[in-house]
Amino acid sequence: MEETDRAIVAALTVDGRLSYTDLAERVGLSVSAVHQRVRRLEQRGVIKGYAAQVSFEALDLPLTAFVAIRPFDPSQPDDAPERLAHLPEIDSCYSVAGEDFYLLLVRVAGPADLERLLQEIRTAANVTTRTTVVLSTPYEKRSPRI
Amino acid sequence: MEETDRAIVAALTVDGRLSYTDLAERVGLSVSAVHQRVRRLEQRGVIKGYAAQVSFEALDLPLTAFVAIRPFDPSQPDDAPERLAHLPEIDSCYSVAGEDFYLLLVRVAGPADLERLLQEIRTAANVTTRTTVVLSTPYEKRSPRI
DNA sequence: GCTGAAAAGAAAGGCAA
DNA sequence: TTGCCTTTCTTTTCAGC
Repeated sequence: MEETDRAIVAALTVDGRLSYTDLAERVGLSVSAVHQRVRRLEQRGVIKGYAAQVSFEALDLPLTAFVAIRPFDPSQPDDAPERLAHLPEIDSCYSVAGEDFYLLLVRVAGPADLERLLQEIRTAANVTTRTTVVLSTPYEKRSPRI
Repeated sequence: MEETDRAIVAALTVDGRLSYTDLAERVGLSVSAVHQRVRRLEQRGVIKGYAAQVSFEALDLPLTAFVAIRPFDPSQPDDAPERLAHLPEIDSCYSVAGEDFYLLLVRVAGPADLERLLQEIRTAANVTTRTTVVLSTPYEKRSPRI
């Protein structure tokens, strides 16, 4: 990717609501040129979308945890991600190398909700779980070097 | 949090660039009322900001990994997050319960970069690392139930 | 809290150079 | 790619309920 596009993407990962006028100033192009570039970045899928960043504490989801799962019966078809997709507490699902099959990032209101969620995960996907509770988050979702 | 605010936040986590006009329609309020509520949600820190969602593949960072770290010498002061904050490959840093001290989420271009990053992490924070490579990401950063 | 209106600003598109 | 122009939409503020 080219220099100017990188600058545009970098600016938008920090502030996704920057106006094209401000963007144009920062990257030293005209508004129409910047507008055109952003549209192309969106079409190419470099920019997948825009989202508000929320405080999970404010949303009453102060407990974050990682849940490593592996199938109870490894000979069964492995469709855990689909079987778990309906659970809104699951923020992310990663298929991983190593001893576990998947690593889930979950957000809940507290220990009781975590317990209930783990039971739902186990029965919905027929897996065993190993859970790591997050105590604090020094930083999260930082803008990548672009 | 109240019903209407939840609807507003939910809509903005899906599309952070929704206009106040569209938002107002969805939640059944006037544009100014919605505007006022969004401003308050931002001030209260419920909405922390807005960010473009980028494709890490398109940014030439196709390799994601989790790096669990623990201090080489547990009697030393534990300031790993600050010591590692300058590394742009680190997307997130979680302080965790369990055998490890921190769990890092990192994004790199490939195995060679991962190797170099791990060496930097070890020397910068005086820690040992245990790395889990992500093979695929069925889903990530889903909107929470609000 | 809310509404509605007015003014300012931005988006989106076309077009000539 | 720039610069300009036009139309439409959005943001922002403000008086008043």
